[in-house]
Amino acid sequence: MRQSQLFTKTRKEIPADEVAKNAQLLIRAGYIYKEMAGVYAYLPLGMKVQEKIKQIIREEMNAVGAQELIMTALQNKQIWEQTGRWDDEAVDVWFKSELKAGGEVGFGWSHEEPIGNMMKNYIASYKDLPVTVYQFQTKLRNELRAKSGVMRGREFVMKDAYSFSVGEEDHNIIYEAMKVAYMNVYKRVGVGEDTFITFASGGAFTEFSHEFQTICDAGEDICYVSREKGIAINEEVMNPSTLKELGVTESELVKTNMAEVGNIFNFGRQKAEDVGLTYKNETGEDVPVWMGSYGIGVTRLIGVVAEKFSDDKGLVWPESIAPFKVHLVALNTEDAEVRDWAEGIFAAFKDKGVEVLFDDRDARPGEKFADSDLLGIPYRVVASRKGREAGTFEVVTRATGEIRNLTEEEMYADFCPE
RNA sequence: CGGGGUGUAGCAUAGUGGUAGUGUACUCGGUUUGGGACCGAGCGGUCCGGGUUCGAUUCCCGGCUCCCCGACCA
Repeated sequence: MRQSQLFTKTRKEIPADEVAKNAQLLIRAGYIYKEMAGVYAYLPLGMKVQEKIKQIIREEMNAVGAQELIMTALQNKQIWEQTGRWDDEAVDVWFKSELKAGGEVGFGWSHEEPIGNMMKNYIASYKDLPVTVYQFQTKLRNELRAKSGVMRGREFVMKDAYSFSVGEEDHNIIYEAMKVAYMNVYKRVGVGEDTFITFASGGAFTEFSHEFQTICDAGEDICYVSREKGIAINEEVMNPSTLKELGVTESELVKTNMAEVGNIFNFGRQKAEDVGLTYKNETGEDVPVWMGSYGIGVTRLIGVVAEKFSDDKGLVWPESIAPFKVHLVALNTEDAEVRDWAEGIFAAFKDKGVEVLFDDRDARPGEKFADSDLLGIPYRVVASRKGREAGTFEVVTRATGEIRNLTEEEMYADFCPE
């Protein structure tokens, strides 16, 4: 893509209404636009990052046999009334609206009930199980106080998955597979080193529920981490009996701010019972389905990465989720020969399938470099008059600042491994 | 939802009961061209409603907005 055609612009000034580093950087670099408190639009660059993360999750979900679908944003009041969760006393984040035709609808803050209800149409027998489905959905939650930029919004994108099994044994198979898939996602997104499966409260049918927490100063949760054991304990369940249960001592744990980037739940048969989702077993009895639910906050993950991977000059995207792999920056564009040379490289990158943002603007070097640093694309390739004379490009690794002068062939060998 | 603060141009800010200033961005002209360059010229603004006043961007009341602390976060 040509930067001259990218409609977004960078800005030097930090937005006055953002304190969170993630929002400051993402807005300054033109990845997101704030519509109102806790509600952000994803602009072309931010959209690309979001899609990269979604694709990683999609691949990992597909790998464990989950099937993608998409539920609705508008939800049926009756379904939630059945489980006693339509009431604002029970769920305090509802957005609700009146239908002009009469009656009420809810805006989806979760899809547990609707999806369980829907599955009544498709699950009738033990032969229909197990099945796992997932979706990427915009969740709407009427938070009393949005904060931390994109990390806690009123509207956000979540991947939520739901498993349906005949019983606990089968459920555990998918539950454990999800744990692995989740850790794969965090590794691939670039936060694997700092993400831990975390024991938390809220397990209705087990002693703990499992969260995935990433070490992050801006995180809202306080947890106790053991890097050696690869686990963390949410402070809400941090007590002697938990320590004993997990076989860890307080001395091997470090108190840390963390951001919840995922959580998984075991619903047992309760949820299915509430919504009336049953299957016929081998002897013809109706049995409630054993359900699990699995969530990853996609847009929150973007915020966490922005918080963790940035410096005083701007964002520093991990290669796996960067909007582009290469930022080709043309200098001395007033010189037609240099400009044509850079154009040729741009075309070659595209031919070779390298995702490249081409700064073909007629701007001064300082401005281009500052923008490039702010955007945080992993590799900057500088095409200049000097380089053209020497027959090399300056390749700068954003994360480390390492500078290499490579010939065209060396550069292709580097960026196009096949 | 309780408490505190905030609102001036696209963005960031200053100031004042009497014609609202600066930076940046943008437009035009010129000089520049490896770290947000310089000179000149321009476009563009007081959250909404009410009150006090000859006159309100300023003071008062109400609303809304955004931010922070707390509570909440299945």
